[in-house]
Amino acid sequence: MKETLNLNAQAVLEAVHTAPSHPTALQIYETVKHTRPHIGLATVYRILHLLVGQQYIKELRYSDESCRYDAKTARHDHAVCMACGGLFDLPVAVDLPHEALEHAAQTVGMQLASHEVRLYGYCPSCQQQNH
Amino acid sequence: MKETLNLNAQAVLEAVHTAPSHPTALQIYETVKHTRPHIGLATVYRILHLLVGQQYIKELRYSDESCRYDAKTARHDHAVCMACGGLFDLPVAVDLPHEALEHAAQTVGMQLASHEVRLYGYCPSCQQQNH
DNA sequence: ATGGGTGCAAATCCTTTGCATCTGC
DNA sequence: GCAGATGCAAAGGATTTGCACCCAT
Repeated sequence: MKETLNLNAQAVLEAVHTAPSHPTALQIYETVKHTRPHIGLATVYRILHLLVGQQYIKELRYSDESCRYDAKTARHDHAVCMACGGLFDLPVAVDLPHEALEHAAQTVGMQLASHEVRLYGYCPSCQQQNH
Repeated sequence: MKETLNLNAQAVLEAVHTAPSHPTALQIYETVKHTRPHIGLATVYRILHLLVGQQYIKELRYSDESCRYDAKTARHDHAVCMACGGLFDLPVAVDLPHEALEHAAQTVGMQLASHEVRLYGYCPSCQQQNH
């Protein structure tokens, strides 16, 4: 299914994997330029779409900022800070009975493929600031 | 807490409420122009932010399209069609034990305020097309 | 020589902002 | 007359596209 990636694509994929959290296209571009100085931002975008299409990575969208990318393709949940907008991976899945999901999906006739839980609240550093 | 809304703001709020699903700013603008022909798109955006800030409505972001608005401010869950990108409100909340949420929130030190479940799958009409 | 991949710049889309004007008080 | 709201047009930021070029086949 997955085809071989050329050098640019490998560099982009590695940048997503090594990024501290969920990088934007621009951050990825800056990182990739270290190893591939000639690469253009448009190419980074083209490769990101390719990688998403082939399920190497996932695309994330939240708050009003730009699109972010996630190297963790396995199903997992997120927490969003309502103060700083930060997005955090939850290390453990929220325990959710499968029947409850199926039941909810059936109410709108949806054929269920996956799901995600998003927690909203205040992250540790934002809690301190407003103590 | 909530202040009185002027005529433009009332028209925008009503447009969000009467829209079939989750309208974009542009769709709201088109609707509002029927009753307030002089209104500008910038004003619609300004009012939408105001209404979000005062919790009259909620802002939604998903897929790669533009921002959408939701008249339903009470907590509820959504289903996203992976084929057509459609977003559907779930009429019933996904049954999720509160302890599970709190536990998940604690793993990242987050002070929990709210949450949302997102189901991903295929909506009825998209199921038919790919039968 | 051919085709896919690429860099660059221009274009596009959504959203925000600057500013002069208008409105109600 | 003032403060806040507004319309318009221009600016801004993220992403996409057009196109000529380059490289490996």
